[in-house]
Amino acid sequence: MKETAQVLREKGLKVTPQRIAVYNMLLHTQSHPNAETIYRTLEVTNPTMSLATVYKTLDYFKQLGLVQELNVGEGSARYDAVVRCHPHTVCTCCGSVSDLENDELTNLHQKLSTPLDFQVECEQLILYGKCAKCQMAEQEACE
Amino acid sequence: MKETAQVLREKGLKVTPQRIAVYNMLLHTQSHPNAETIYRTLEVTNPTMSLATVYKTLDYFKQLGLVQELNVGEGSARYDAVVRCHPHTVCTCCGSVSDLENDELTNLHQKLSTPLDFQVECEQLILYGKCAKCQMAEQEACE
DNA sequence: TTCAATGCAAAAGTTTTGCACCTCT
DNA sequence: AGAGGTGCAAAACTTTTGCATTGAA
Repeated sequence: MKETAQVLREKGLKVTPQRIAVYNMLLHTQSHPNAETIYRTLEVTNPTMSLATVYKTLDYFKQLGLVQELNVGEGSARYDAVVRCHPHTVCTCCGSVSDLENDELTNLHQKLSTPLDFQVECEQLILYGKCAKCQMAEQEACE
Repeated sequence: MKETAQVLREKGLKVTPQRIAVYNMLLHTQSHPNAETIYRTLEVTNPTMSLATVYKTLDYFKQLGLVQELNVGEGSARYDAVVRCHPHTVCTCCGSVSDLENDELTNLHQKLSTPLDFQVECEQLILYGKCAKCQMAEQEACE
């Protein structure tokens, strides 16, 4: 908790219980939740928290590089506290979104034999398909 | 025009002026428009066209593999008549979205030295940065 | 003729905004 | 004390849906 407050302070943000709660949640989850999910989760421990504050907080965090917004084609954006550029997988079967640790699929634009005329700031790779768990299940439920 | 009707028919779709208009527009643009833009563009030549029909049409097309949905983190989805998996660039300066023809950045998951435990159906690479035009301009307008 | 597509309007869902009040510093 | 954050409600946007009417086969 103390550390989170420190991080926020260093970014020039006023430290509030709401901001600490949102950042801590994102640090400790692998689920890449959207704003609604963050709100519902924190509601339990922070009953006065409002959805608008979650949105405003995520917006600040995004601007300051504390979180990364991820858009996999659902109605809403997901958030990731891992801000370093890294690929994601999206299971078209169960809907899970995961970080993918794979050097061959990271920093692709820096490995090109011929440079692009496009100056890359950030690259985002999303692999859509079937996660290991759903491959095992191999059920039609997925289609 | 005749060819477009043919394509729709082959997909089992009833051929209507609205569907022909939407598909033709997507075939002839490089701008990766969203539903609203498609609607506004076609409104001129198809005054009775409704936005709901554009959405419904895009949905059919997506399902049948006639178009690809592209989500670059704006409020709305963009559409591309090039359905083959290929990388895109998004200029953080002027907002333009372009197809990127680069073999090194295409079919990445098929070139891995070690296979993933994730079964890839489709990969989507988006490069965010500055397009050639905006690099030339090199104006603060972009930030 | 028949079934599906269209257009309209209303609804649903996500995100933003304005403002009075509250809270960190 | 003062700047800035929070919560609420309303608004703004994007997308979906229901239904009567229209149009393609």
